Amino acid sequence: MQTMTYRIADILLDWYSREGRDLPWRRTRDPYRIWLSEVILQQTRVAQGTEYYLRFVGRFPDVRSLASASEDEVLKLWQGLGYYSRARNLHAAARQVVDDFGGRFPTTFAGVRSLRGVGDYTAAAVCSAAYSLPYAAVDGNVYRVLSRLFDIAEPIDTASGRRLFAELARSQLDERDPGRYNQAIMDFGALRCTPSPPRCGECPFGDRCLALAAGTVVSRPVKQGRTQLRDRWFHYLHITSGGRTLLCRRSGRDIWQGLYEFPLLETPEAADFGALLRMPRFAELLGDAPWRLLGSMPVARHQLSHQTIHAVFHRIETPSLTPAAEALAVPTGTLGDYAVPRLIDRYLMSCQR
DNA sequence: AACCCGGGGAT
DNA sequence: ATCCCAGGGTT
Repeated sequence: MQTMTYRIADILLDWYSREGRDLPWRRTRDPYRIWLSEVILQQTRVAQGTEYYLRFVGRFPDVRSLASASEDEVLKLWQGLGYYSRARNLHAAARQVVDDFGGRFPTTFAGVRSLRGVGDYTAAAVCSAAYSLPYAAVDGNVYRVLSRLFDIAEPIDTASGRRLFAELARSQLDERDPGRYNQAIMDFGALRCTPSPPRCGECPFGDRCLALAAGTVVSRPVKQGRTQLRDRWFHYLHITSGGRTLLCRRSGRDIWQGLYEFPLLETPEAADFGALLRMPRFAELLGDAPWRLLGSMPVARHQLSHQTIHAVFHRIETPSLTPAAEALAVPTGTLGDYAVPRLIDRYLMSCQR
């Protein structure tokens, strides 16, 4: 008698054949669509990203159509998904494909990896799924699954930890079907080997999971982590004059780059309207015109992963615009054409009622 | 290496 | 409230 021992890959692939998900981007080998799905799903749940994927594929069926769009249109389609640099990089990468690769999506790891917004994970995911190239994709799911199966206490968010897990992931890859293997281990992490509570009772690995044997499942993976929140106080001036509204495009190295918002006065701490009156930007926008404050609406704190935004919207009507304000005025009816942060979108929704 | 970049869902 | 999500770029 001899007991069969299966490779981890075999167990994952067997589980995947029974319980894997049927997702739109798994029904194609088109590298463009696979890349698009991977960028959308960076730090984003499948449930949230799927409708954006379908929306993008519908509007931009190939890389050339995406490359020839305006950045504003891409951002508008991306509105609400967060991490907007992904959208800007997506657009830039599409232009790279047209300019540097003659419109044909790159077919090597180095080529895919050279695209804006494509790191080691995304390049591996695309190359394995589209071209069956033997690269192991290491995402949050893979860190969790491997750290548990091997009961690894090394933190995943250090350079040496990432190297360790990259090497381990490589050693487990099934080179006969790398794309399917990568999807299998990620689905397993997303559906069975979940953060908490993990479903160890119905796990195909049973006592082959070292963390289960050691009782350390819930504390894997280990992260150094250091999350420090920053508080910010935003005062938005919702200024209208006739049928026009003032709108600014965010720039610089800050949140929401490329998105639109009302003129913003930021203060280092909570401030009342009187404090705003003394700010130079206020006079620049409203000058001596007989403006009227129609009301102020504080917003429940808006929580980002690293910042807490305390926002107040000040509704102001003025009969005339200063030169500085004139440059920002857009017809009020076109507000819906601009990509705006969720915070602004919610405020606009509340105004329509 | 440390920090920055969103929004939503689950616990 | 806290954590996490098919991560990547910048400094």
